[in-house]
Amino acid sequence: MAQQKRTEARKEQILQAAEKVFAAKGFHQATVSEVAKEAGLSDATIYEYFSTKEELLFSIPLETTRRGAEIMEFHLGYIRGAANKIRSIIYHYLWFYKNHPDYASVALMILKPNRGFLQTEAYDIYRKASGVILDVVRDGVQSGEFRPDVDGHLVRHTIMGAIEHIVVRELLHESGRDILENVDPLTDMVIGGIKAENDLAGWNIRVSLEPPAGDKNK
Amino acid sequence: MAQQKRTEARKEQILQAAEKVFAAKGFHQATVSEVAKEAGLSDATIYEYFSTKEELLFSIPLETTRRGAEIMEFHLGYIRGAANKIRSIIYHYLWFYKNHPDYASVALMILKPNRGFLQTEAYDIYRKASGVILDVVRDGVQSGEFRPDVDGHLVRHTIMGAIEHIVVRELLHESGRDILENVDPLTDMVIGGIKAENDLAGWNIRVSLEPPAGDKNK
Amino acid sequence: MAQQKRTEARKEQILQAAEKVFAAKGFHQATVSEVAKEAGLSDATIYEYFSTKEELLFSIPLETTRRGAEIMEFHLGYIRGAANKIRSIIYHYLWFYKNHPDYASVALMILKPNRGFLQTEAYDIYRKASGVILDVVRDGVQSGEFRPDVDGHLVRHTIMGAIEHIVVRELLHESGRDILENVDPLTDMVIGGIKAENDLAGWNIRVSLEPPAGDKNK
Amino acid sequence: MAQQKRTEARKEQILQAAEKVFAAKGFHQATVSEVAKEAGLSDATIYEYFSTKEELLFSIPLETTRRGAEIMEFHLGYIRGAANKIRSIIYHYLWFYKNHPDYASVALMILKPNRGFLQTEAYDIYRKASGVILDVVRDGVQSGEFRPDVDGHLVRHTIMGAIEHIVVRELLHESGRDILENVDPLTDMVIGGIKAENDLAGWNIRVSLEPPAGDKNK
DNA sequence: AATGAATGAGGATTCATTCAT
DNA sequence: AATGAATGAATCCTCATTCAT
Repeated sequence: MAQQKRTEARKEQILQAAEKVFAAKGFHQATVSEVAKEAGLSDATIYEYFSTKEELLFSIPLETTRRGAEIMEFHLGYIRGAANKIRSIIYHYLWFYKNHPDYASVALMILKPNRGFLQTEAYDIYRKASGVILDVVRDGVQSGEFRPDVDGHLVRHTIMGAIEHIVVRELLHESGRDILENVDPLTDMVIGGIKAENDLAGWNIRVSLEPPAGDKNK
Repeated sequence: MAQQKRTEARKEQILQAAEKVFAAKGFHQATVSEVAKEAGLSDATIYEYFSTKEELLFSIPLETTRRGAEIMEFHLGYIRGAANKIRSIIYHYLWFYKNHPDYASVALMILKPNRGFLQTEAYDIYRKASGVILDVVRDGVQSGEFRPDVDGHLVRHTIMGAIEHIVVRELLHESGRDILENVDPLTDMVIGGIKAENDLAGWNIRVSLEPPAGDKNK
Repeated sequence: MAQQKRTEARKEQILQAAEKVFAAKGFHQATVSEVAKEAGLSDATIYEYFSTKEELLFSIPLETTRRGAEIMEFHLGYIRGAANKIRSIIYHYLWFYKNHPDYASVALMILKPNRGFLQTEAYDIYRKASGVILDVVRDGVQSGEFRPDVDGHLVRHTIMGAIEHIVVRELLHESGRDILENVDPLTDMVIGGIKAENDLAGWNIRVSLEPPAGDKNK
Repeated sequence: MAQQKRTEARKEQILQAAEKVFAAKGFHQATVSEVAKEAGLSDATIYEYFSTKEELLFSIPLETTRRGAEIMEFHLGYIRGAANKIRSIIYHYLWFYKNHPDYASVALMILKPNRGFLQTEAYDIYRKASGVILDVVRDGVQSGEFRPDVDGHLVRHTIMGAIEHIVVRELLHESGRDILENVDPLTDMVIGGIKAENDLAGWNIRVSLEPPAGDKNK
């Protein structure tokens, strides 16, 4: 029991070190020795807890991803309306990546392009988490908040793609801009692209237009 | 002159091989020997044309990216209207990645997460090409087609992010779906998110509504 | 005293495990961990009883060899005649190796080709045991049973060499044959090779031969 | 063609070095670096010619064994009579091992106890070479030179066992004795153990004995 | 222009062994 | 007496790269 805890703590310690080192140098450029040094342990000790450098890599996102997913779900429970939930999701990811830059580096720049990652439990969690978007879109469509022909998968691609693009760009360029500034514009754009035009579908509409009095560009 | 041509041809031959091999195995997993074998040359010959493995990698996208950018620009010249241009850009990228899967693999899964790539000429071309989106958005805003507060950079992030997300997913999962099916939905979503609510700003609008003949649930 | 016994028992337990593991995998291929697991103990405990892996190895044959030598000597006491004793020795070794295959593996395939083994107490016992052959040959020569020019060391080489060759072959090939079948043929061959042709040495011999009545080829 | 030769020469060079180093330190104690140094090459070059340390080991005896077998067969062609051939075989092995002590070390102390060696081409050659004993015994039995019940396999075990025992002992103890001194005694013992008691079966024999004049031992 | 041959540099991994508890 | 945890030391092997021909 105490053993259990100790082992977990040590694993966590190693994972932290690995996350940091991998984020800074990339997976292949980083050496197990560097991770060990960062963790204040010997090389061999790393192998007591992870049988392989790759296993170490794949273990990094597990806990963090799980925790992130929990947080998001927790917050979503408080929020009404599909559009609001979309905003919350966007906010969550940008906020989370912003506050876990090493995790972001590892996840987006090392793991995502790694085929082996697909067979990973962490990938499952990631999928499930971003799958929330599918649910929200479905609900939004059902409630009439969104257009009936909206494709949830495409929405997911768009949101996650935009977020990840933004985050990766920031990681690489370190512009110093606050990526959270993108939350509202991105939300607006996405919602604008999928919301039902009005509630009047099916009504006949007659519109009469009259020219404005003078110049009235805004 | 003939020398020149010969050299270029050989370089091209090597780059094709490298693109194929790197796409299949990843950069670090692939060896120079494998590239040489694929090209039907000896290892040493590779180094006659490229001074390091990394230079070889960074040289892969150059020509292809340039060509792709040219094609896109060429087509855009024929197209009127910011929204239409957006669609054309989306179409172009998806079509291009679809038809150059090895290039897509290398570009999206190897080069993009590689810090060194940023200092590359190919990256410049890529930036310039996707920069067209900025111009189109600016024009669209000016013409009133898009909302005045639209952020071109965000639009670029969103479009490129969505496209790359879609392409990467297909590369990794090989679902067999035609990624071009996403062109219109994505276009609609993006345009929906940024277009001016109407072109009638400043006009007075009077609307009369009548219930439809039959069913009128929303 | 009880302590003493307990310690001895534990040592024996470890040695049994080591013999089994080393026999199965070879000395270098086997790890201390495997021995520990086989013994149901932890790695560290092994080192409470044996200070190095090699000491563990060299300790394996001690008891068994001693016991084997005792048994042989015991039986030899009951046997009359050098030739009979030779047979008894051959029988003993083949029987002993047959019934202790792990010991045979360790002794013949690991220890014998190991230079360090020569400095070992177990090696002393082994030498002394097989040294009995020297005594028997000497006695046989003295009694006239064997030719006066017989070299005891060569007889020992031959007997032990033949036995070990037979045993190793069986260990490696696992033919399933009963190696004890070799006892009599081997004895006959060896005895045939060293026994005095007759007791008439020194007499002049005149021999007159007459062809047999009928067939006389060969 | 010249390439071929060069490659072969280099392989031979490496094998010589490996034989020497392995003989001196044993297989596991020896490192590839040591072999490389002994060969005057770099570690990596070793791997250009042998893909694995073990392959290197198993390649050592190939040529030498083949050559040894050829020599033996060549000489046997000149020799008449099964007994004489037996002597020739014994002489050959002892002579060969005496003059190739490193080969002897590797063959008898490293390869023989190595299970993997059994799957080796060199082992095949070894088996075939020592298989000559079977043929000779068969011929000797047919010609009446040997007893009809002689078991060729046992003879082989005995001869090879004795030889290897003698050689190993000399390798380990370096007594400085000439192992070739064992040729005749060993031959006599073996032949004495298997030869037909006389060629006179069927003849009538009359023997008259007279006491010797002085000392006339044979 | 092309390459066979050689290698330096490095890196993941293993395992016997130690020691505080 | 027993062991969980930690590690130092070592070694095989890979591969990008060089260079004489």
